[in-house]
Amino acid sequence: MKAATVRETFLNFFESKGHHIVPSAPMVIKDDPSLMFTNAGMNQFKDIFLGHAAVTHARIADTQKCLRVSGKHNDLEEVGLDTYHHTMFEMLGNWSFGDYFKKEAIQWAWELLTEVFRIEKERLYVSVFEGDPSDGLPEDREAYQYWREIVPGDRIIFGSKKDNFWEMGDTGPCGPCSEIHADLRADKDREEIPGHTLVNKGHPLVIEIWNLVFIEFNRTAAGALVNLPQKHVDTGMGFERLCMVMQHKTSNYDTDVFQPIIHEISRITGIPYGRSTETDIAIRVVADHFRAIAFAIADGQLPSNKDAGYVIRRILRRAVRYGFTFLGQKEPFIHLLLPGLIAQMAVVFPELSQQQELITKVIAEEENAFLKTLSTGIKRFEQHIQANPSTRIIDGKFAFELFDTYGFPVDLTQLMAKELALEVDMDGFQKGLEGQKMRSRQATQMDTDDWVILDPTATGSFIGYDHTHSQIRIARYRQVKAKGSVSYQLVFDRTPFYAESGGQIGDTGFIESDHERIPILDTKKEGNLILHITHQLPSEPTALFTGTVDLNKRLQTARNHSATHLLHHALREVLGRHVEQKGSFVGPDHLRFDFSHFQKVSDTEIAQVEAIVNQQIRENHILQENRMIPMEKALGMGALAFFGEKYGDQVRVIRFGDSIELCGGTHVHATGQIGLFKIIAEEATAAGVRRIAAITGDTALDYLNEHLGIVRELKHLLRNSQNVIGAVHDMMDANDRLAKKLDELQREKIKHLEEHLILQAEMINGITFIGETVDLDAEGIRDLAFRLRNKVTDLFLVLGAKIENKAHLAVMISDSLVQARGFHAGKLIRDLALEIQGGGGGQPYFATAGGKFPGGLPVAIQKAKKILLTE
RNA sequence: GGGGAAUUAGCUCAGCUGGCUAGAGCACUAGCUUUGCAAGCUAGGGGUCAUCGGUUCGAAUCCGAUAUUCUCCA
Repeated sequence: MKAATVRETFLNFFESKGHHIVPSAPMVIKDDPSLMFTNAGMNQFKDIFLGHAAVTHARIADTQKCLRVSGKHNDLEEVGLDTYHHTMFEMLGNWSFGDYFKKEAIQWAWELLTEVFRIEKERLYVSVFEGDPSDGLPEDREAYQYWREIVPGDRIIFGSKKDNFWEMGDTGPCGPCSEIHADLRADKDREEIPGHTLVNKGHPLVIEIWNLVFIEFNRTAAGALVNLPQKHVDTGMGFERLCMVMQHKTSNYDTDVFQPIIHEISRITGIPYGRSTETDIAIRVVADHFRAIAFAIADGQLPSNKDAGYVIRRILRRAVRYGFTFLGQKEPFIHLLLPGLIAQMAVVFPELSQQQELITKVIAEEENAFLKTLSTGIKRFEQHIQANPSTRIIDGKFAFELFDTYGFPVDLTQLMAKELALEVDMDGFQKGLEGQKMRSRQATQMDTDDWVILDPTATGSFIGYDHTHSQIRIARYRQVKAKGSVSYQLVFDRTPFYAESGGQIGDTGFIESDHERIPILDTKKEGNLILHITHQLPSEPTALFTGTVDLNKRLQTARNHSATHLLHHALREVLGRHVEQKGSFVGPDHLRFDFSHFQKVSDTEIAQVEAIVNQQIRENHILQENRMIPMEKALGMGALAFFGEKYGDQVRVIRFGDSIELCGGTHVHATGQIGLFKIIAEEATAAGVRRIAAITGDTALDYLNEHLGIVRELKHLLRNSQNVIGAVHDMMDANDRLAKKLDELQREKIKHLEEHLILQAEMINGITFIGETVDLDAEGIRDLAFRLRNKVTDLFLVLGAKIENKAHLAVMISDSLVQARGFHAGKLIRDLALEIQGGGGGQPYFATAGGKFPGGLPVAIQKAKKILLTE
């Protein structure tokens, strides 16, 4: 059965059981600080489990793109070594929200696997939670009973809390789970060792394929389990594993999900899959990681040096590293795989072909960048070896520095060391890494207390589109400790404060009761909750408050947000339809807009865009707002939608003239309120991505006035010249000429001094001594000294000068004297400098010194002479 | 969010513990040489040593702040 059919069959089956089929949410998550990527099918329903969102359908099924790069389930460094772990995978799942529970979940799972997919029953094992005394939980008899009706008892295994009790995090919804495992070994092996002994033992062919989670508890911060009012089912089945079972393969990488990519890798590198363990691992790593990166970029997540972007970068780099070391690829090659993936997947995931050019450019650029860091790392390594030729063991601190500062993977350091028959002190390396981790953990440690819930029914809805001032009550609050400072998060029954989202920063302001006024420092979103951040907890949280938004800041931000929409639209008009939003920041002072485009936006294009936006402002388009219209209808209107926005079925549409976008932000009532729009910067942020920064309203006006002021001032300084630029050029030319002239004169002067000083020279003990104070600057003295050095043999020169009321001294001694008589100008001058109340130093044949007392210059010169006389 | 590092000519980079007139290679200009190939020789132009402040008689070099970039950890 083809992979595409497997997916379709799953969804059809649950649709026939009354499930609503929803599309995969984006793999990249926004608006949830606790998670960067979708790592399980349940992520997009998290708010329902937590009780923060209403249930729209009691039964749902889908296939979800997931990315797992860390945590107990998967470690990036493990992927590729075996044949069944992945960074990116699809998770098939069905859900019940307060509807059916263990009975149906178990029966349907069994029905689908054995009757629809026709997997041999003898190959399947199931596990049930054995209970846990520390949590006071008995074994899951209920699940056992339902399984017992369809599966013989010897195929049911009791599992520990580790394997059979699922928790969302340290706190939150949780419950026992039942897993279904498949034994894919050959008949002979299965006879020899019974499958049930291998379940959850890490055997590559006895694997978990489906996990049925029965959510019935909530874990509090104190660690206690509380019964949930409504029980839920959350299941997840690894799509790639299921395909492996259905296609009778023993490795996920042998299914038609991966084989086309693997063929492509073999074709490009000339290394067939199956040649050696080492190259096979490398090919699997490249195949898996490439898929993850391509989808992540298609979902809008570009590689960067922080957060989610950094994770993507690390995945890509691991692929490059394996290609580099084991497949001999010294040039970028991963981006060449994209056409193959598109041919295979674009029917199901059209976002890949839509963004082909961008994905290719970004991957190629990243590959190049990393190959460059590799080569600087190699250079540093070689330098280190040269500097420490006798070392047998490479310093762990150095290996860590290479890794930490220069991004050079330690396994490559080990490899290169091995080639020189050296070892790397890995203990030292680990010590460095541990220290690094400690520092980071301490910096981000956050203690979050349990919510204190005052009003469990409050929805916390946002009323800020219509109100910036409102009566509110605190519905819940909690304390958060981070980096030694304590802050509080407040949730209101309803709120006029806009929470940071879609690039627009959160509102600030204050809440006020009869007794007190408390500032709101920021407003953020956590899932559906709107958190108001403050450093001060109200003394009487149950009081009635009025919440007031900082209106000026809100309006300035709204100007910038509406201007962003106009900018986006104008860019598409001027540059083309390929322009898509890749990121956005909207604050009160300025706005920033990142978009896909493949060359610099020229000055004329910038001017055009600016003109269009300002025209739209003058046309004063009235805001047309649709708060609740179905997504399909919005897209039908031609609204622009972007990656990562977690839209419900109902969306908000913002329209100004021809600009139509899905958007949750706050806007001006009519474009005229923006006043003025000015682009202040255009730059590249990554391959294929440009960034425009702009300002509006008063800020734009101030900016223009400031610049006009500068021009006015310049004009004034240039005696009201008609042609300011010409005048400046003239001045610069004149300045150049003068500087040259001065230079000539100085040289002339030095030449005269040179001749004069040669005449003044005295022979003392076979040494040509010249000692004189001159009227030159430091550079002139140096110049003069070096000229004399070339003219006079056996020279011992002491020059003094008074420069800006300070004393300056220089000593020049011919090489011959330095060698024959052991003079050292640097040491000598220190002694001489005492006379001018200063210090100095330099090389054996040339040294300079400075001091505060110019009157001492003649004394210093005499002192030098005396040294020669006594020599 | 935290740590480490980098920023010197158009490009790639040297410049060790503060003082050897801020350098090399490539690129550029001119001349010579040479009818071939990423040619050779000579001369020359090009630098606020990222920015601002501090220490010092003296800072590309030491210290602090800022900006940008790289990198690791979370």
